[in-house]
Amino acid sequence: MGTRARAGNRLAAREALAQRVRGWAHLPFDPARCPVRSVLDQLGDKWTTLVVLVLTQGPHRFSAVQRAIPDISKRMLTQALRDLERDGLVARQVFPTTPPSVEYRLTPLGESLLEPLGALIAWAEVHMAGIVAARAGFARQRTARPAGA
Amino acid sequence: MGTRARAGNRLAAREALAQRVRGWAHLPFDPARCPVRSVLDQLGDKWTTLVVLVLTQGPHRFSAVQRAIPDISKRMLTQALRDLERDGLVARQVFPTTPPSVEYRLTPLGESLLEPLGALIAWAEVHMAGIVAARAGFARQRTARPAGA
DNA sequence: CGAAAGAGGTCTCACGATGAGACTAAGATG
DNA sequence: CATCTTAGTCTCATCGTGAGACCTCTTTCG
Repeated sequence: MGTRARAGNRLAAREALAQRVRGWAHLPFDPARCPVRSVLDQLGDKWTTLVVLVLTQGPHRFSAVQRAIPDISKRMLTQALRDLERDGLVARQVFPTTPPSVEYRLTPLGESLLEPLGALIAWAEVHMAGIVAARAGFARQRTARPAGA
Repeated sequence: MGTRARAGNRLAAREALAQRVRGWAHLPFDPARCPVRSVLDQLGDKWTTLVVLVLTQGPHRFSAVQRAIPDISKRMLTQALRDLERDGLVARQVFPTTPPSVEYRLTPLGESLLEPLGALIAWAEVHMAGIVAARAGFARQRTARPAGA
């Protein structure tokens, strides 16, 4: 695929999104029923996505996930896993050993999320430098301004 | 592109993500410095993404954005716009009229986000039905269980 | 025998973020 | 002179979040 074709794809993707958004205008505005909000709220849960990323590495037990994300509390981890289970993205399997052990793994639905999620993460890594630069510039503006004008 | 090739791409995308995650293992675990968290926290802000979606429709004034997202408060809208501006995704232009008017538009960086964001939204719309079904099943399980066992 | 550990949670409490809504400036309009 | 406009900011009550104690059951160690 040449540069020209790729640029075309990018434009097409943008226009497709814009049209999609335009299509929503007809719908009654009901935040609770909006799939996009549903999904983004979930991913924005600060932890859910991290958990999904850990599970890309294969099934994990509760404590293994916690080790992989040191700064999550048990409470939040439980909740993130429950939410993912509720939405059918993660499967929970209990082994009746003592002490009991529980294994979490991505379902096919959960795995299907990896594709768009990967795109987003790739974007984040590529553009991180630009964002950091923008932040620095913004901070400079803000600190320089108050005295002036 | 045939079905087979597309399936291959999907697998490749998943494996690529898994490898990317594996690569992070070497890094010192520093949540504050993680681009992925940075970006996802931002998008998960509940409002930021919605604002970006509104701006796909072209430049908007403050109040126009608010009309497009009725259930956002001024405070939160201001914050979302400021964050986006800070990160260089949105440009803010003030017209010194009275009363003043301010226009917000996506920057090229902001537009570059539309591609992966579009992928995520497409995923959300496609799989929403599955998620709703999973939720219903989960609720049934939970309500049925307490009496039993 | 008693103590501690280890898994997977739940519960409580304090704190920070969030939303509602009043308030501001500065001019145009009735 | 009162009122309307836009784009915010400010305060306060509420809500969600995170930290960490506590729980159950059994095995293992001293």
